Amino acid sequence: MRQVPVQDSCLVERMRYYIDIDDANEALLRGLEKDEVSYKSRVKLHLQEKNTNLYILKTGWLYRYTDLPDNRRQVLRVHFPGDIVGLTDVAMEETIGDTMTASDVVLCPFPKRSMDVIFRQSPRLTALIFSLGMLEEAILLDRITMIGRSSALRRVTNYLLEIHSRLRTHTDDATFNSFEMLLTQEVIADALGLTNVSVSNAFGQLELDGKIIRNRKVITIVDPEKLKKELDFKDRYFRIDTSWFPSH
Amino acid sequence: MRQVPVQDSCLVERMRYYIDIDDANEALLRGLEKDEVSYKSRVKLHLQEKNTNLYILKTGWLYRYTDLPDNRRQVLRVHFPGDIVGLTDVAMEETIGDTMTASDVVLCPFPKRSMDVIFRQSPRLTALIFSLGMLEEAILLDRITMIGRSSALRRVTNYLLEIHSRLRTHTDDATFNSFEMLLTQEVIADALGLTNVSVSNAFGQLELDGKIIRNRKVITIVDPEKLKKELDFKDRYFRIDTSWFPSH
DNA sequence: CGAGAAATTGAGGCCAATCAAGAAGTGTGG
DNA sequence: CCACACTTCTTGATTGGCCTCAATTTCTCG
Repeated sequence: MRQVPVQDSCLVERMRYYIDIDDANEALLRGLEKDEVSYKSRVKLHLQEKNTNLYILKTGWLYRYTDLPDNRRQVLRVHFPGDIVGLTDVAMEETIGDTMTASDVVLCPFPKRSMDVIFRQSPRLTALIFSLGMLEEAILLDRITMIGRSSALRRVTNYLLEIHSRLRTHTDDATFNSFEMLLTQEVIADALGLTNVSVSNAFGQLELDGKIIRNRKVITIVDPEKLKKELDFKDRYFRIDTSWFPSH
Repeated sequence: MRQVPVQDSCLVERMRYYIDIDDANEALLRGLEKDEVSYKSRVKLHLQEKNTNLYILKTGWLYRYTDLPDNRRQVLRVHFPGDIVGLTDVAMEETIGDTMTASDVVLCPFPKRSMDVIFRQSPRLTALIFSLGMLEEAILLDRITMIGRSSALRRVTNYLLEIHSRLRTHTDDATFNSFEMLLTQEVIADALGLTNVSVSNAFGQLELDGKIIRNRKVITIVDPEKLKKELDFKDRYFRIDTSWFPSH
């Protein structure tokens, strides 16, 4: 993964993936991202307690989860670099779950109130942020289908494809098919409504079938396109409909 | 359920539940809702094929779903009167699933492109629509938790509470605790990743335990607040954080 | 190198799926 | 208003996949 110069905006980069951004809008976005906070791997973040901030995830992975009464846990969503963390919470008075880092991360906080600046000054950015929110929703819808109606093996396979697909919007390499898996099998299990045992078995099966190759934390999907066809996996995450966007 | 005069806007009514709306914004919203289309119960809607429209659900219930390869089905979300149908699809070039009516319904279509008019003219409505989208997302997050980590009985109970909670935003009666269930047990099953058999058993159990009373299609939750406490049900759907909203 | 975390492997049990048959409810046409 | 067909719901017996519990191995990182 290539090193991003400090003065580069992760958010701008992510958004340019989808639309053109003029100078005024770029300035607007850069204004959001001026602070930076770093955290170690596998720590709980208490940032959201007052729910007044949003965060842009600059580097690393993190996930949101809720603890359940019976000592279980449900992982709600995983975030990758360039994601806006906490969009859902904008609408709510309380946040929807706790946050934990899956690796060392760098976050850029900005106040919820900044959203209204964007809403007032740039219909175009508004449309994009709105669409990114809807895209996250589409991811959830797919996960519901995954969890509701598939075997453990299918859930895990689908999830790998989801991660593969989402990471691809952060790289220029169209042919990339391996990535470092920063989630433990237990986190994956908690995301898919399984146990670590089932996840381990599924990985073993996938390897046995020659669908993936594992080397330490690095997972290589042997033939992503073929696998997507087999599972009828809809690759929705790399493209949005910008045809209706306001021009500035 | 009280009869709404024809000239009333279902969307305006729904939005006034959350925020004040001035005359200019009301006119903006009413402009969206001028057409009306009616459909019979239990028919598939082919409206979304070109994915150029959004719809406001004026009366009745409908649901979105996807068919799976192995002849199963996953219900993704259910919509009640006042809901905006297809918000998620705004971001996508293709829609995320098919639509079926659960009862006779009346829909008000308006083109996707109208969204940009709102985005340009009213930051305040933009913030609200954005928040309503995020609210729908919160519903999905809760459903993921429901499906991922609960027994059949808990899933069904939680789902009844969700419906109860969501319907409450459409009525003035703070004490209402019964509603006509317009979904078949098979639809509920497909929403929760269960079979109709499990759903039937769960309903039977709930009745036996005195948690609900059934009379034809009408379900009465004996003590909603108590049940919510028991299940640690977070009632998120009746309130949003409007503190950061632009004033017009 | 050593301690703790993560992953693997195996045995046994349970919940919900599946299959199936019958009852109850719903809607339609005569 | 009733008869009939069809859908929906209920109930029971059997099966299977995933969970639970537990022991061991492998990995990670100070």
